[in-house]
Amino acid sequence: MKISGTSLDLSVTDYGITLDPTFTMLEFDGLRVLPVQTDPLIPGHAPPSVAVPVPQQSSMNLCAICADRATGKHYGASSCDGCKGFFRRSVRKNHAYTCRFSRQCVVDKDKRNQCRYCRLRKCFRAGMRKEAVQNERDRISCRREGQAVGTLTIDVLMQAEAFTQNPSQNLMMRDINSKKIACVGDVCESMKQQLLLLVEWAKRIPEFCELSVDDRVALLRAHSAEHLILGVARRSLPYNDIILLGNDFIIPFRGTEQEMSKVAARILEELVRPLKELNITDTEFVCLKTIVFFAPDCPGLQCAQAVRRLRFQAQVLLDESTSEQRGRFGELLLLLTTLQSVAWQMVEQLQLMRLLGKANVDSLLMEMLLGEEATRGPEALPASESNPEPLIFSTATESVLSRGILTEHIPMHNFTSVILPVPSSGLSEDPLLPTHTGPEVFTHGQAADMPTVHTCL
Amino acid sequence: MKISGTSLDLSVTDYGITLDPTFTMLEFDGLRVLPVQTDPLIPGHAPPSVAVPVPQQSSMNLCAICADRATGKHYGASSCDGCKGFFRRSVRKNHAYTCRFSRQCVVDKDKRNQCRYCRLRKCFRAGMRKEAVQNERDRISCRREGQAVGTLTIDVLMQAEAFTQNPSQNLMMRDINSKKIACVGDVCESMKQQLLLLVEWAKRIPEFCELSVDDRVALLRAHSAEHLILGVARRSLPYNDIILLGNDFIIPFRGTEQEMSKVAARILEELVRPLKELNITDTEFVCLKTIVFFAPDCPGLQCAQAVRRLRFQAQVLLDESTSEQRGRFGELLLLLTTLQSVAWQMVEQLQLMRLLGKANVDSLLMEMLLGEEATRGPEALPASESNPEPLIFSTATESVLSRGILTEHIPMHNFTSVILPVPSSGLSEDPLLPTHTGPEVFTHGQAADMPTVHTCL
DNA sequence: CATGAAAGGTCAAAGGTCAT
DNA sequence: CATGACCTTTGACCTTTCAT
Repeated sequence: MKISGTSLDLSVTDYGITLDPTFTMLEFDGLRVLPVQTDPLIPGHAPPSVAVPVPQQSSMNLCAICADRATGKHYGASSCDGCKGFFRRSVRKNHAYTCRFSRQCVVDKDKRNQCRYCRLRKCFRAGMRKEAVQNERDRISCRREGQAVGTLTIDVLMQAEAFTQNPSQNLMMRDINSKKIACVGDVCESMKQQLLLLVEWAKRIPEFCELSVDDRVALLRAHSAEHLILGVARRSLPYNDIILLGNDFIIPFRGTEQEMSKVAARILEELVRPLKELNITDTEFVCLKTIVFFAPDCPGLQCAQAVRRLRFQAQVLLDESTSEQRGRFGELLLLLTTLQSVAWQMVEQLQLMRLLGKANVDSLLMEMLLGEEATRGPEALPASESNPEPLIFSTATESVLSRGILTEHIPMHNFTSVILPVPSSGLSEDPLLPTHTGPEVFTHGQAADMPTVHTCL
Repeated sequence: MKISGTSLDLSVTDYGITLDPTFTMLEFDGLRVLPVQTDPLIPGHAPPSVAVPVPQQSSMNLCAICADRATGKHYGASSCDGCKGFFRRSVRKNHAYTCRFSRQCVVDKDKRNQCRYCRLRKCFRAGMRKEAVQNERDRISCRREGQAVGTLTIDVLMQAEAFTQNPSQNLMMRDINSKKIACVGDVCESMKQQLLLLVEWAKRIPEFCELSVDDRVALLRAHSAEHLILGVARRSLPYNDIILLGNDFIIPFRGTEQEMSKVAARILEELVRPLKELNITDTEFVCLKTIVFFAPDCPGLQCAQAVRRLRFQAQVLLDESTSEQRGRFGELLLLLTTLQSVAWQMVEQLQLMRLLGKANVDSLLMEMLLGEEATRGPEALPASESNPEPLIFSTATESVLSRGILTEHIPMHNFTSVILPVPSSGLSEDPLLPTHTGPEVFTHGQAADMPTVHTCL
């Protein structure tokens, strides 16, 4: 049902439209097709999963640059004809625009022509690649598939977050004065709760569940300390000079045990304060958390490439969520180095307190925070030699974490409990496990009263 | 998808439509021209209607407003450039004209400028629609120079980098096979050289020189290990499974001392490899280096806010340098967490080797990499307690670094020497120094044969 | 051989420029 | 400042290529 009518251009044909004779484009002016960027990682990775049906009408039909109606994929991004033409012209003529403002112009259907710099930039950010613009007349056979960024979505992340959050704290922030100051035991208890929640959070992410058991365990172990710090920092955002734990205890800026106060001060100063200044949104937070979570460098990862892709997706999601404010994305990402540093210090502090007998560190904390040599006495000091990198563990030997990683989702009954219920008995055997020939094999039988990563999964 | 068969309106409307003559200017605003009630847009191709009577040349070639020669259809009416521009300006600026006569002025080529009220009214009557006037667009002329976020520029950073690079390595990468495998001493020697170059690099950045001495020392100390790793990773980019030191020794992937091989493997796997895949540019590299350098969280910083701003600028510069590839900026920034982690491990390794007597760590390395307690015997093991964060030092007590930070630039004579010359004697006293009341005060007199941060500055 | 997604091209009608 | 001759950019519409 097209307008088959060939262009018998009757209408106003000849009203002397003096067609501009100098209309020639300065073809090839400075055209330089980039030196074949060996398309780095981040390839398409067609969704191999089972159910990824709905391609989202909204996102597929809308131009990723200006939100006008899209006419298909062009140069790697779903876009309208206008942005398609604009991108081609810009690349062909090797245009270098400049923004008259502060390079954070809004680019939508109405305003897309107001700043070419910001429009072109958004084209690139939306996934357009200049390599996809072909040379003038000829056509290159390359039918490269544009990268479908991935399957990770903000929605899924936000839901996972909602499922694993303590609603009572969210709804009413009761008077701070009524809360008790945490002792070391309270802190450890809170950490344990939060780690269990982290496991539950991860299980809500389909892409995580598709990984192998070993990889899931490795990811959960790798950066758990950072998740604890990140979570506590976010929870403390509404308050001043106070850290609010997940179990409703608080750590004041000053006035706790000496050991805690150092870390607490850094959390407040180096994390809570910048996050307050940035006024981080929920969306941004879950993206950050996901970026931390899918750490491709953590040792023992079989499928590091898949994890890298997932982090890439999360990173791009964050970028897209923050595009309004110049420099915001970078500031948020740079907080991750601070987060890593603080988490490190916390782990060292915890390690020390355990060795000094000041803290009772149970097996889950041992496994996820201090390394896997849990259930041992504090005989071996993990000095520089034995554990040069506290946050990243050498291999994914099975242990507490290994058990239960295959467990089904446990519905959180009305969110009333902060602690996750211990996985229902049943399937305790995991035939897949002993892939690794870890030097030490432990057997943890006390899953009921001593949750571990494996039992939680 | 396609335009549904629109009601074929025979484009060539009759503008003669005499509209209510009592229109006031303000009424024009809401004016809905009757004649053309068809889809106004749809330019170009004519609907496949039957046979539209060929429009009168006269009406098509003549401006419907002033009867000047028309240049096409504009805003819905065949018109000349003058009336086109007049209409656009009037609508854009929302001009409200008034007729000084009786709103019956003749509007023709000669008199069209005599009454704006009547001219605009005639525009509307001829079928021009104010809706067809679009928003203001971007400027075409590109004479405007984009404003910078701050004072930091890529150029300055690139120059600083060029000044402090070993040109011999850059020009010809001689056969790798001829290079010797580094022993621990070679590594330490290379590190020392590179740290001196780092100081020199920093001094080439005006914004750095404007900081206080204490802050300069703090910055130089804070992340020097990361700079060493970053530098060595970049230098090793052209090779495979080999780390190339600044003094031309190499560290193979396997086959060195056990202590080095761990860190070396991580450098190759977690840094060199991703950097190769990303194919990092020189511009991007200096931005990354600058981001690492201006670390606002490093302790003892007086002017943390200024440093934060500088890092922000560097971060935005990197963003703009990478905007052509989606996700690239984020991937580069995320490498910094890896960098931090590897650097940490290296420091711990170095610390350990020093304690075991395997490495001879001189005072500059002590100060910049291991903390400031240099020139001491290895009596105090910097365990978790004493130095929970190896890369960041607690306070900026004066020491080796403190001396010489005020020294003038030392021209690098033809780049022949890798090592920086020791600052020319002269101004060795620094009256500003003892601001801090550090618990320990050392005096380093051996500036000549034992460079320190202060002596280098 | 037909089909459709995604390249390419066209050009009326927007926009902007800058002596006057 | 406004005008208008002259030039650029935009984007709706259309053709061509190529994998399926």
